[in-house]
Amino acid sequence: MVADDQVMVRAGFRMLLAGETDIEVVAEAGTGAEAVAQARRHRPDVVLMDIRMPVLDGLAATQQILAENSAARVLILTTFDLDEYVYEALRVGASGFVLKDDPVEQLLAAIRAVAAGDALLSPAVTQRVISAFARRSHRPAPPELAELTARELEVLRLICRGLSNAEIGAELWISETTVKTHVTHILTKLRLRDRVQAVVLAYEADLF
Amino acid sequence: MVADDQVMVRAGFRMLLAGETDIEVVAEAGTGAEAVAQARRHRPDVVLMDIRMPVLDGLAATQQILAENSAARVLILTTFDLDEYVYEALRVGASGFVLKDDPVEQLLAAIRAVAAGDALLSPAVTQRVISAFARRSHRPAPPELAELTARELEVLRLICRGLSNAEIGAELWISETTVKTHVTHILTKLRLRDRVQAVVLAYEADLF
DNA sequence: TCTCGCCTCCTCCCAAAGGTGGATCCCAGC
DNA sequence: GCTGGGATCCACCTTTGGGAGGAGGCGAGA
Repeated sequence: MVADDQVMVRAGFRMLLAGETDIEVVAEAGTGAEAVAQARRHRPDVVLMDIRMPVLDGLAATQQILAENSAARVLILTTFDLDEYVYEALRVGASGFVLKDDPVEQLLAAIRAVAAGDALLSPAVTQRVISAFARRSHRPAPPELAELTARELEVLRLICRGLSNAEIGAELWISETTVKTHVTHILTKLRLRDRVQAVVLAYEADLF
Repeated sequence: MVADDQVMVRAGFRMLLAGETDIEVVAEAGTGAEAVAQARRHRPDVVLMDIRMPVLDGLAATQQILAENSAARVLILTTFDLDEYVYEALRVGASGFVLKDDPVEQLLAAIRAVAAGDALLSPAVTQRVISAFARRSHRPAPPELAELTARELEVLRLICRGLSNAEIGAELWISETTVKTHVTHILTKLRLRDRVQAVVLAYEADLF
């Protein structure tokens, strides 16, 4: 299915895909709302979705379509490669991202890839996602963390869920005094002042 | 440059790439250590790097090569598509990831893409990265956050850096009592008990 | 056997955090 | 001119958190 607000663009895609024997355009839509309705009726395998569309934008439409038919695969089409679009699109569940000025083979490869259950991003987009991903994954865990005992890590985990010492004690079936001992040891080993800093460190190091 | 511990595989790649006029194999390596040395001597634009290699594995070699020549682009080659490999490879700075049983055009496209400064992942790999990425990015921000005033957000930011009320006061040039007032308002609006829970919420909502 | 690390619990003490109930000032909107 | 919200500050109080120091039990390893 092709969803784009410009008739010419839709016609272009239809022509383009008509040459492929394994691809059939079963529906078109000019607005996000229409896309949702058409997807409900025709249940397409793959939706080519423009982001900029009237009534309901491509992202909201994507979210809606996937909510109704989780087997559908949505390929986002856009002229721009703005970051927010990329992240937001992946967040709502799009399977891929193709720029309108990518070569045609790229588009066809993407359609076939997502139809097969894979995913495909335009190289330029991949670059962005990778660097964002690498940035997020790259959290040098402070070596002091290794010094914590199993019990201390357990206490730290509960601290990071916002529990008080008394609540942690109840959770672990030990006295609040013991919890305080563990907390003291945790703070000493990690060279921190209070539990707040412990929570910050844990999140920064991507624990839990 | 081709780095793979199996001679036959290297020969295969060399043959494969010989047919492409815009690609030239300038060096080969059979171990990670050799790859680092060869990269230092020949400074290739793109390195095809096997992960499983003796002496130094592909990931360590990648890290080393990029440390010495940040302009180089490394394409990871592997038979398996194990998750740890993917994430670790992206973390050490690889530009792409190609499975050995991907079609040849995929490999060529990947080489040209990374040489041009883009990035390319095999569709199957992209699927993994996207879902991991979407999972990480999917943090529904609680609507109560919108109720916070600018000053309160500012205080919350400092709380999330592990500062005490007195330190926050010093930072913002206001008295500690004022900070306490802001904190009380923050906790009331967000329906939380203490600053620890505020830090947890802020990190979960991906603020700051 | 003895020691050492870990877990458990205690008391005493003080600082920090948070709640309550005020107050003043300023500014924007009615 | 009045009102309301935000920012600033105060005093008073209770609860929680964290440090110091000590002590007993238990299991693994020298």
